[in-house]
Amino acid sequence: MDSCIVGQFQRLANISDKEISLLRTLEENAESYQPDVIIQHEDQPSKHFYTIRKGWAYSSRILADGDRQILDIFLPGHIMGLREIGFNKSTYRFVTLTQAEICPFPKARLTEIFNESPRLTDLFFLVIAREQSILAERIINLGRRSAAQKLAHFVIETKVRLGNTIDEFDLMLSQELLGDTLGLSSVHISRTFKFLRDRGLIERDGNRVKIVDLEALMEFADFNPCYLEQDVQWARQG
Amino acid sequence: MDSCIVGQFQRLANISDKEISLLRTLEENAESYQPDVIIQHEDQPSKHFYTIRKGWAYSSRILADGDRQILDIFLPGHIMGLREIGFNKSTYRFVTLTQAEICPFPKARLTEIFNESPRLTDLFFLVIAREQSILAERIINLGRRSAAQKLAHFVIETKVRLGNTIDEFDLMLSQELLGDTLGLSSVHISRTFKFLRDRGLIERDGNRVKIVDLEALMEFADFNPCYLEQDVQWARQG
DNA sequence: CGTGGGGTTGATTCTTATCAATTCGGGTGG
DNA sequence: CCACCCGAATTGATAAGAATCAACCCCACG
Repeated sequence: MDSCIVGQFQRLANISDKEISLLRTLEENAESYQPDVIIQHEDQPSKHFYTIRKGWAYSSRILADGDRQILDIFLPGHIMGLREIGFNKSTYRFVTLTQAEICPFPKARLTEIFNESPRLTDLFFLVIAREQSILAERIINLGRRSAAQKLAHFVIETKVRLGNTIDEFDLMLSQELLGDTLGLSSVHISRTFKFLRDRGLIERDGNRVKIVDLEALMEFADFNPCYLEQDVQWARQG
Repeated sequence: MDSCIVGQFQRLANISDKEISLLRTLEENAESYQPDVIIQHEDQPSKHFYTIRKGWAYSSRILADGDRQILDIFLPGHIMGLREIGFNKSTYRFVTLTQAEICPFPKARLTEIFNESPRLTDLFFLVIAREQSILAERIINLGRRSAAQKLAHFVIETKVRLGNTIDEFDLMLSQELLGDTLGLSSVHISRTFKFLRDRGLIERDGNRVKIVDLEALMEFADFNPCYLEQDVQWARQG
C-alpha cells in the first residue's frame, strides 16, 4: 500500500483513518491498461482525474509540426490531470508507459473532499505545489543545462521520486521518450548516455539504470533535492 | 482595482463581499520597491507570500556556473511564492522589474482563508493550477520550439496576461532577462527580434512591443490561448 | 562632454539535430 | 531449433541553430 495514493499522502503528513478512507474512494474504479495506451486524448472533454496505482504513465502535447513534448512522468500514487481542474477540455494526452492500473474519478469528487476534510484540502494544495516545483526544475533543466546535465538531473529526480532507497532501477522510457521529455533528439540521448558512462557516472543496460557515483552525478547535474522534500508545518492538523 | 488581487479572483468567478474583504487583507501591508530590488533571497527562510499590486517582478534561480533561469513573471494581482508553500526555505529569488508595490503576508494566513471560505479555497486551487499550466507551456516552449517561436509565444502570452485588449505594450524585461526566461543568449534575443520584425510580425522600440499581425504571430508560435482561460464550473458556489 | 549599460552586428565556435547505415535483441512462424 | 523480422539503440558524417567573443552604436545620465 506504500505506493498508492494513501502512501503518497502519508509521506507528507499523518492523516486520520477518516481521511485515509476518503482517499481510498479515489481508487475505487481501477482499470487495467496495457503499455502505450492512450488514457485520455487531447481536445476531449475532461471530466475526470486519474489516480495511478500501478505502473508508469506520462502526459504529452503534440505540436503542429508533429513534435512532441512530455510534461509529466506519473508514478504510482500520483494524480493525473490536477492542473486541468479549471478546464473543460484537456490539452494534454495521457499515455501509459507500462502495464498500469489507473483509477478515474470525477473532478467534482475533489470538491467533495475539500468539503469533508480541511486537512486533505491543505495536503492537496501541497501536492499540486510539489508538482509545480517539479515543473519549475524542469524549466531550469531545459533552459540552462547541457544535454548531459539534463539527462543526469532527470535520472536523479526519478530515483528520488521512486523512493530514493535504490541506486538501480528500470527507467521505463525509450530514448525517444527521454528526448521528448528533455528537449533532445533520441540520437543525442544515446550519445549522452555514452558520455555519462564514459565518465563513470551511470551504467545502463536496456531500461536498467545504475547510478555508479551518486555524489559526482549530483554535483555534475547541479541537483538539489530540496524541491522534492516538503515540510508540512503550515497545514492544519488532522 | 481591476489589477489587484480581488480583480484576479473576480476574473475567475463571482465572489461575495465577505470574500472580497478576506482577499483585501492580503494586501494590507504594501511596500514600495524600486526596480531591480531583491524582495526575497534564495536560501532564506521563507515565511511569507507576496501579493503584487503594482509593477512587474520575476523569480529566478542562479545555477552553480552563474547562469540564471527565470521561472515566473509576476504581474499585478498575482501571488508570488505559492509553489513554495511546503518549503521553509526559498530556492528562488524574487526581484522587481519596475517600481512596484508588494504586499507580504504570512503563509499561515492562507490556511486561515481556507478555513473561512471554501469558495476561496477552490479559487486558490484554480490559481495555482493556472500557474502550473503556464509553467507547462513554458516547458513546451523551451523543449520543442525554435528561438523565434519561443520569443513570439512569450510575447503573446504576456499580452494575454496583461488583459489581451491591447496589441501594444511595454515589455519590462531587458534582452538579457528575456534570454534567461527563454533559455537563449541576449545576443540571440536581439537577432530574433530582428527576425520577427523582418517578417512583419512584431515592431519594437525600447521596451515597447507592438504586435503587427497577431493572427500570423499566433500561427507562427503555435500559440493556443486555452491554457490561460479557465472555467470555474467545478467549484463550490460562493 | 565623458561614461556606462543595453542593444546591434559580424565572425567564429560549439552543441545538438538530422540523415543514413549498422547492430542488437526479442518475438514469431516455419 | 533456426531463420527472419522488427523496433530500438548505436555510430558516423554532415548541417543547422544558437552561443560566444568582439567591436561598435546609441543614448540617458552624471
